[in-house]
Amino acid sequence: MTNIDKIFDSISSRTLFKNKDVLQAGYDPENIEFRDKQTDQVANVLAPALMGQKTSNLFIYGKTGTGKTLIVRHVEKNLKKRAIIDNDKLRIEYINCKFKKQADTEYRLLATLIEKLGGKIPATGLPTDQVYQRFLNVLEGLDQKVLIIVLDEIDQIVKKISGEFLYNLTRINSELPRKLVTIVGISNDLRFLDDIDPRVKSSLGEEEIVFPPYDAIQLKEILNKRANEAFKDGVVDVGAIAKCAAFAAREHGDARRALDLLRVAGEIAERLGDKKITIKHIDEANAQIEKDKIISIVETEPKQFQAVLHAIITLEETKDKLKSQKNLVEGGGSKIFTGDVYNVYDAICKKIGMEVLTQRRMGDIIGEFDMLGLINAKVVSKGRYGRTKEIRMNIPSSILEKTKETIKDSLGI
DNA sequence: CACCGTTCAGTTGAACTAAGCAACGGAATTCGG
DNA sequence: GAATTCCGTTGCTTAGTTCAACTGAACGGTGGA
Repeated sequence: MTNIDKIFDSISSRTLFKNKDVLQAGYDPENIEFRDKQTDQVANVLAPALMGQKTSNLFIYGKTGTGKTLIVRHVEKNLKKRAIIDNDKLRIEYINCKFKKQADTEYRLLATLIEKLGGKIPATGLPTDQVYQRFLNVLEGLDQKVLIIVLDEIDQIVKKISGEFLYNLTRINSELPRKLVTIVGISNDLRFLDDIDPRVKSSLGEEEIVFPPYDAIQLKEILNKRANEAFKDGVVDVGAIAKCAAFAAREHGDARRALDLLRVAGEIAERLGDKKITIKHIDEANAQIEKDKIISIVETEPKQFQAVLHAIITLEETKDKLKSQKNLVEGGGSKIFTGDVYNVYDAICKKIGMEVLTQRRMGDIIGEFDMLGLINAKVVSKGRYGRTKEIRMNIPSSILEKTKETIKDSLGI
């Protein structure tokens, strides 16, 4: 018997999972714990759609992993089920604004919307108001009378482009008397509606639902339940679940993270050939997830962005070196400023024969990294020595090396 | 010492440019009769 | 002569550039105690 056969043979006996899907991101459980009230609220608001009636626009707040998306999709699924029985009057489309190419301008948002509704739209070349017009046409041609548009992570686009387009969106109803369009906005940012046009605010936020974070006890219960379904009996250590919950509770009660943690821990334990999932695996999973997240962000970023990040990392490293060499007592150490980053970035670009962007543009890129949470950039005034952005690395040092490698590979240094 | 104008090094907003694309309309080509 | 293809023009988006106004506290000079 070959080695490979052995591996294949042992796979079934070795696996710890009973049903891994339960821990996967898209999984929709039968009943959702601790969210009955919110589920009812969402369902209540959207229910008139089944009768072909106008529903209020809905706005949902809550930190990541508090079940917003899950609940909306859950209600959506049930609505759809009913809608088919009741003669198909209803259509729901879900768009996650986080994905760059899907919706980072008004044009693209409308374009993806049109495509989802079965229309065709070129990637560029049309004026936005014409795209809007087409969107209305597609809408007009739709069989269903009621359309619910779910915009997940809506704060992301509004931050990028003004909230103007939301206003247009909320006005669709007056332009298409024969259709009923409802916007459901989902936002992680609790203060999001504060700095938005009051007109939009009032029409978009006709109904508001807040999702509070889960506390550690709730998380534990959720985890227990899912773990029972996902793993074979007695595989998960009691301490492991507690640890998982504790980790996630620290991250403002992020249940999705807790479930990810559990799943990855299971995968790690499986790979190591361990029979049980213990605290040790959870720790490892935590590091792994963090790493994967950052690496995948870095990988998908354009080359110019990578070069800038590389410059920042390089500076961070030399800064550390200086600090340990001199063995200075004062805390904080030397800071990284925009000008320094630009110099290093410039050198990198020239070295690999890449176009050098202007400092203006690089400033924006730094701003985007800040948004992504990879770095922390703060505008500080250094008095007579001008003002600049003070940049701090937000990537854990354990992952820094790997991140750098990734960028180097991608840039071909 | 307190006060105040100066100054620096970017920040930030707006206008602008180049590259890529779509739509439109007229010119050129094709084609069947 | 009609249909089809081709081509140039216009006008759009997007990413990035250029220009210029703006910023805010430390510096350093001044005057007053």
